[in-house]
Amino acid sequence: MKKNEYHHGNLKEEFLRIAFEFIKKEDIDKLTLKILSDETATSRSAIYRHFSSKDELIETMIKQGFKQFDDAVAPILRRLDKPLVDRFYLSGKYYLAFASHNPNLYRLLFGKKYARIREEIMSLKDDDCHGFGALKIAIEEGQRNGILKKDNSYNQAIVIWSSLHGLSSLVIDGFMDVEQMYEKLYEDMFQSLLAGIITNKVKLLTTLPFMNKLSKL
Amino acid sequence: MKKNEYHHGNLKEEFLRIAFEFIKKEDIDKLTLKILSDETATSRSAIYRHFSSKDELIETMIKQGFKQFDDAVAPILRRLDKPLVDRFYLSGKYYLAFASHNPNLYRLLFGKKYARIREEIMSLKDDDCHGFGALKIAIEEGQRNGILKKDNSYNQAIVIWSSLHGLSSLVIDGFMDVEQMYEKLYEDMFQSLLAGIITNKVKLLTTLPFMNKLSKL
DNA sequence: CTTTTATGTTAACATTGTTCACATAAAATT
DNA sequence: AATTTTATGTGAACAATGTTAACATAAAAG
Repeated sequence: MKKNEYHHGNLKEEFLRIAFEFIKKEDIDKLTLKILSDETATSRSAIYRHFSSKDELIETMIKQGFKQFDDAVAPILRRLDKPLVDRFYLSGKYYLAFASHNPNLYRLLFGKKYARIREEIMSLKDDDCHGFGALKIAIEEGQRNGILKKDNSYNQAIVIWSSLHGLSSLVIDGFMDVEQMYEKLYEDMFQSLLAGIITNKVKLLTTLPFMNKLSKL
Repeated sequence: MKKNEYHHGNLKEEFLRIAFEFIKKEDIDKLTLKILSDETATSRSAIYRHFSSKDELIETMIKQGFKQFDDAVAPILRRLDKPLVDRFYLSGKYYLAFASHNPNLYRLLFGKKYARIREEIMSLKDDDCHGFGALKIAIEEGQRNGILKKDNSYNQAIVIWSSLHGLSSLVIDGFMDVEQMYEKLYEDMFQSLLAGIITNKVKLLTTLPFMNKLSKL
């Protein structure tokens, strides 16, 4: 942080910090290298000492972004002290919250453009240490406990994930009025989804107040 | 089509045709005006006589694209001669087929980038003449007939749409192995979704062979 | 104290979307 | 038929952007 030094000291982290700050407000498409050089008061080519290209900067953001994402949605799924259905419910709620609070980051993580990086990241992790893996494992727990119907857990996870990803995308990509509360939509969705995979046993195992509709089954 | 003419005749349609051809293979991001001028053998600025900007070309594509999309998914929902559940099922199937066969177009239509254009288009149509409107109307039909639980039809439509949009997006944005058959995933999803909104009456009203699981309800 | 390595600068380039002055064909008007 | 107007296409130039290469300087290693 010393002034007037030719070498900045931690330019790389600065670039990343500024870039993450930027996508809080605007889409990653709008981020230019000029913005980064201006905000760090460096030359336009300084960034190339730290990232081989703009894409590599973005790849780094994606890697860090997935960590943030996983930390937001996965831990609750592993909380064996809580009722399974509650954990599903909360995890989905956190998922939606992450997407709607970080729309540009969410789009970066789950969009098509950087699918290659994503696959690279995914292949490094083993199955159970990221969001989808945690979901699948929780589903298998439910099947063992007799709470969920015994079926292909991978497929069930995809079905749930599709709904979350779909609703999140519709919310952040401009298909809902901003005013519209998607909380209610989420609860409806959750009940619909659950209705498709639960057994009757579940009624005894949740503390969620709005789950009353399930008793209609 | 006459050769050596200074005035091309139907350049505008040519530009659009080439652009649609292009996004069969590559993302709209990769389409440059140079490609369009090269393929039409015109100058780089010729396109500005027909579109005020690249964005306006893309806006036109979106308008035409939505027509294609609606024609693919909505008509089946209005086929009053078929069982309602079958229509839901087929409409969703067509939805997925459209997305997976036209991934770049689908992303263009439902992505964030051109949300403004989309809203413009949507506001011009009345509610019942596009995909979502048709879905909502079909849901209301089901509620009147006692096939579907009486609930907020808008919310139910969003829940269904979220699932379709989510699964479609996961498929086309690189979250599934290409080999993986999403047909089975779709059937699982459909059954889960339906389980959340149908009444018991529905069992009598479908001809779909795989709907056997519903009888477990 | 010298050499090497890491980091930053300046200048230049190609690509892209865009604009403007100009050219020419087609259509409208006289 | 001749002239004017409008529609459409061209060529040159611009600014913004990502990128590279040659050069500069500070820090680290020897």
